[in-house]
Amino acid sequence: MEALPDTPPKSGQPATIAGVAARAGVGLATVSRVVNGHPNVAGPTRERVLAAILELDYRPSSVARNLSLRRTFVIGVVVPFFTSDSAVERVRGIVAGLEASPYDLALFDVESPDRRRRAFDMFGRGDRADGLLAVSLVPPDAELARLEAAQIPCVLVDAPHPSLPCVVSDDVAGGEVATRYLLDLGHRRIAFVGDKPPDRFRFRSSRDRTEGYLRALARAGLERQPGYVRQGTQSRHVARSIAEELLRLPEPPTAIFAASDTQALGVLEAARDLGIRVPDELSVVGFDDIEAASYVGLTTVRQPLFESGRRGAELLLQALAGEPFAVRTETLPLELVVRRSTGPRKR
Amino acid sequence: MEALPDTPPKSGQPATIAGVAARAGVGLATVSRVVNGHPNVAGPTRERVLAAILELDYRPSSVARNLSLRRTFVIGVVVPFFTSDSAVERVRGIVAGLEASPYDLALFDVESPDRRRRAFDMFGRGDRADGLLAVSLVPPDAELARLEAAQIPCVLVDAPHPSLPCVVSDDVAGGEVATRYLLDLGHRRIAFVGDKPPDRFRFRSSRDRTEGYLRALARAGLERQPGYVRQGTQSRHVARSIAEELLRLPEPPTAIFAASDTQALGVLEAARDLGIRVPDELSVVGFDDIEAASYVGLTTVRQPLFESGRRGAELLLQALAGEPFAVRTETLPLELVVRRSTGPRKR
DNA sequence: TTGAAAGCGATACCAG
DNA sequence: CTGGTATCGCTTTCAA
Repeated sequence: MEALPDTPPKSGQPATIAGVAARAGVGLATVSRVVNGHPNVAGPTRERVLAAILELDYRPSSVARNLSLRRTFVIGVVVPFFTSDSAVERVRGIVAGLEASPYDLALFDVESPDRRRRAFDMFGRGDRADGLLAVSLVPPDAELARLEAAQIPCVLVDAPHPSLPCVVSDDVAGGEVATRYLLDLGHRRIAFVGDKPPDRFRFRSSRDRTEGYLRALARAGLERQPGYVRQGTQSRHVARSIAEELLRLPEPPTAIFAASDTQALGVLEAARDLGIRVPDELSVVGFDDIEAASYVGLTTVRQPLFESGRRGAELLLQALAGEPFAVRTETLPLELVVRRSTGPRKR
Repeated sequence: MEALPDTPPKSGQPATIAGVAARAGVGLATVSRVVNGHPNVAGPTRERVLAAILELDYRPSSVARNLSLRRTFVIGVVVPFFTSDSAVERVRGIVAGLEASPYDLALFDVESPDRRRRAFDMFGRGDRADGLLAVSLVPPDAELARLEAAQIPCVLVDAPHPSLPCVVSDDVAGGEVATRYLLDLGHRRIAFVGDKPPDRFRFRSSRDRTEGYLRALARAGLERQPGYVRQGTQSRHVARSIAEELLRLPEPPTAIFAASDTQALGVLEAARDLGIRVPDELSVVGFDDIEAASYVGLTTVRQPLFESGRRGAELLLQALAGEPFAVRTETLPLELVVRRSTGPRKR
């Protein structure tokens, strides 16, 4: 194979299809055919065009191409990216899922409702991306209507929606499993540390986990103890101070279930600060199974974060390939991973 | 302010500038002027156009706009994204730096030389992005030449280059500081756990930190001990097994300096597995100060990861704004953060 | 202040 | 097989 020149032959503006055509002494259309691998081009002609392309270091303008084709070959990913480690892991999965495809990825970080609006606004035109992947947030119907009008397929990861394909895990069940495990260990005073209530479009998962927690308690015939359900942000530090309050209660919990591993780390930290031994005096369960969890020996509910992203990408790719768009919710399995942060109630 | 309709009025294709013009009974150019806020449009005319825009739920096609303007308003970020936590943190900084700008961000993940080539290839055309930010890797000259020809400004974060603006930290100095600290604590048998040698384009930092380590030893008049400098991948697990070997040596080190916090965590884990107490029997120093470091009490060399990204974005934005492109290397400060993983040599 | 028309750089249909 | 040419949707002279 011929090596590309180390440096573009001419400076100045990049070569266009017209330049190549002129150079090769053929028409525009022929160059286009060669570039796109169409069959109907005579051998020698093709050779000449190829040579011209090489000499001019020509590469097609993707913008022009997009305008003409009405496709962009990019997939937009809208995600509250910097809020949590789990989002990063999901994006990793998405990248992996897109790896072998011709699609590139445009990341759009969404931290506020305003940013979210902007995101769907820009993708809603249909000329920014061919498809959309929304992570951990559900687009408002007004924005969905626009996507639909623009014929942009959209799949949700870690968020539910009745009329879109979704990849989720059963957070309610996860919360219940974690809590029941604690109950089985003999714990009765079990507290919960989660996120603030969702602001209409995201972080529904924490709420669902709370529900699972409450359900498990109810099934065990336990009353919900006032003051045992606390809410803060995703940050470790906030979770830590919440946990400190909890542990200083006249009747402190003997176990704490946190809605995420990040928050569980904050709980562990609080325990350490207060000289409370884990798991002897306090059991802690997290959620997600992020990297740090295995390191510190945190018992947690593992969620296939990476896989959720990969699968979401896969579904979108199928839709883009024209396969029937199955509007259904796929629920990925959860798994309780028992490590060193939990043990039987001792007092 | 008039509320946007909840749902686009007509289904079918999105409105174009021609549609708006027709609807408002004006020429294309006038609509364009209104959209772009040009001054020379009569009040009533503007009103009519605005009304038409609202009714049709018109929004300009960015592709067409790009083609015409020859700008994309996107900034490409090329980064070995999923290799390390530190890369994520840098990207966070970049996003923050771009927040207030009109630029969007296209992320391109690069894990292999091949992917890297593809990345620079696609951005090299100049129609994908207006500017480029490369993190932790230095683009080969052939690719740089193309960027230059296409007039795409490029700034490097965490990578050095003589002819590009760069934001780096002094890894050699950092390695030296860490090692000297260990020496000052009385340690003499100090091992190093780092990355494999860089593959010509990235991960230079680990090598530089090694150099700092060796320099500190040399300045202290210590011989480099064979078998004390080990290399693996960025992963915690690999670092752990390397550390285990080290600690099983007939003459094991009393301190280990790891080229990253992730690797340092692996070292701590190895110590724990072998029942070696930290810091009493083994001191450990990392590099980066990632989130988990403070959690586990790891002594480390803090690097302003977030800030490096933010600053890189700032420099690029300046270049894009036409300000003189200062080709110089900015070195961000490092800081030794002492926590619980280090202590005086006891034996 | 406004409109007509010429690009921007491809694709693809339609003749030849 | 191959070459014109219309088209994609917008910006921007250039005249009116």
